[in-house]
Amino acid sequence: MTEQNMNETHSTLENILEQRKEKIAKIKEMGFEPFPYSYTVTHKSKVVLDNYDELEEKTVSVAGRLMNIRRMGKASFAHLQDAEGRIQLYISKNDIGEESYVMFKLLDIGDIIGVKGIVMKTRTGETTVKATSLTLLTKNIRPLPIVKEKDGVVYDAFTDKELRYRKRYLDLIVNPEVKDTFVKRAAITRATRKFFDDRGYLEVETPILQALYGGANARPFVTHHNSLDQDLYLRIADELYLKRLIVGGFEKVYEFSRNFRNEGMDRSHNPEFTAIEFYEAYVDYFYMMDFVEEYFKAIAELMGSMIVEYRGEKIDFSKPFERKSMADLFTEYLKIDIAAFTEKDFADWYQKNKKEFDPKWNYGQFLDKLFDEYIEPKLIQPTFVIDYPKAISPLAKVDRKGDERFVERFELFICSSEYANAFSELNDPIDQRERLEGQDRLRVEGDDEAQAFDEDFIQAIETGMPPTGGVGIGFDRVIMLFTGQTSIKDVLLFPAMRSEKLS
RNA sequence: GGGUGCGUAGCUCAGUCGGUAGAGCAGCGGCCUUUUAAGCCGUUGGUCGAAGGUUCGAAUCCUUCCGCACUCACCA
Repeated sequence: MTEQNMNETHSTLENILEQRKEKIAKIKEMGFEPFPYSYTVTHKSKVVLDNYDELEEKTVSVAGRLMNIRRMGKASFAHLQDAEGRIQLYISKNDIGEESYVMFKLLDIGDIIGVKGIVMKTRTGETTVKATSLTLLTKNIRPLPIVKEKDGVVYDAFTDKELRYRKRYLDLIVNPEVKDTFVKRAAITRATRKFFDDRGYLEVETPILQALYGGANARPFVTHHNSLDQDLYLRIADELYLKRLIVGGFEKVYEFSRNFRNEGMDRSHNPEFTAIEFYEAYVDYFYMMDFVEEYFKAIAELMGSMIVEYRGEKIDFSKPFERKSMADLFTEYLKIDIAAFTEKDFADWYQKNKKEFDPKWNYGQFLDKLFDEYIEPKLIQPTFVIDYPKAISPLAKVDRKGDERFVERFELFICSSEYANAFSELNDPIDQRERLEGQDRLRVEGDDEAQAFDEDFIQAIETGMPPTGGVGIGFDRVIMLFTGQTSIKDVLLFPAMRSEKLS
């Protein structure tokens, strides 16, 4: 070996990349194609493993990524990983021929190959494909993290969360259980779609780029349309568009809405996330409570158990969900009669309990703060909290029972987190205009999360929206709950991360 | 934004009191036709996250910065 070549045996990443490029050249010289166009796969690994009795001595073609190679001179064992699992390969010089075996010796963990061979069992009883021919399908040049396993114990697991999220493809290759979460996510998405379709709902798509953002209180991402020479916002919610469709005469609509909110990130917030919003004409929030309850029960059933273990709690979906008004909860946990309390009473309560507060808070904000701190942590089993303060619900109808300070709104709490938010939708155009003008005043005064005034939306409501029930469900959180994940990053294939500087 | 912790070879990790960097796997060169964390022999590989500082001497101590995780706050 020349001195030049000696240097190239250094196992820096750069040299490994070079070595593997040289292998590609050698493979080509030998007359093999390192990047062919297709390969005929007859069996997935799982099918071979599950049907050994029928397939024994039969010829199959499998394809996948080499995850492990054990070379023993003139014969070798390897494990091939495809979408559904792994299967062992036995590759011997006698069976595949001198030329192919020399080529095989140039292969690395991470290469993608196709193997045609005979199904057999080894001396130790492992189902194995004994290769009669081997085809390189894609040569790898960048080394994979090496993860080993014995008796279910994983050695050198690829665990660096930053790398796993940034290079999700590596995570998926070497941590197969990660795939399960996303397979389940797809199953829940499919079931959700079926749930709505079966009930006569129409799936719609509304603008993500919006001239005005609304339907929630949040800061938006801003972008610019060049030929219109106009700033546009990425939607924070699709609510105002779905309501326009109800005005237009669709009576049941839903959308999987990717929303964008320019706010903090933590284990339950990602700047882009998925909500399911749905609106149905002629129903109120009581109807929607039943609907949402049925939905969660359907997903629990789909996932195979009405008892879901999450964050150390056993969540029971088999029983009817609790339904408690804000007022009842305040009486129960804080001995506060919110119907009688005024802003001054709340301020006195805070002083008496030596807790910090902002004297500018209004009635709704006092309720909201106290609720978050003292009541939300107690809501473990599925609980509908009903009847919210009007001040924080500008799109909901006033409570029909008569207290002007409250609206017909519910939120569903499970394990201290919010999963759904719903209203008897406000359809009185005069009230709606006043409330959105109020929001706009807050925004002008500096509340950058207050809702912008959308004149066209008001005109739609003026045209006449039937009585309507509407719901938003945090879909990523639903996925988290039913897959046992406690970070939103683990239910998003590519969670938001600060850009890294790549050389 | 605050607090805590982490950042060392491609991966997983050691690194004592401040004394000049280690292991396993992977890689590279050999042996090996039923192995399976294959084995055996040999071997390479480092801007110790970055920049300053203290010191005769820094992976180690100090400062600042960058990134990530956890957490609190904010935020539906």
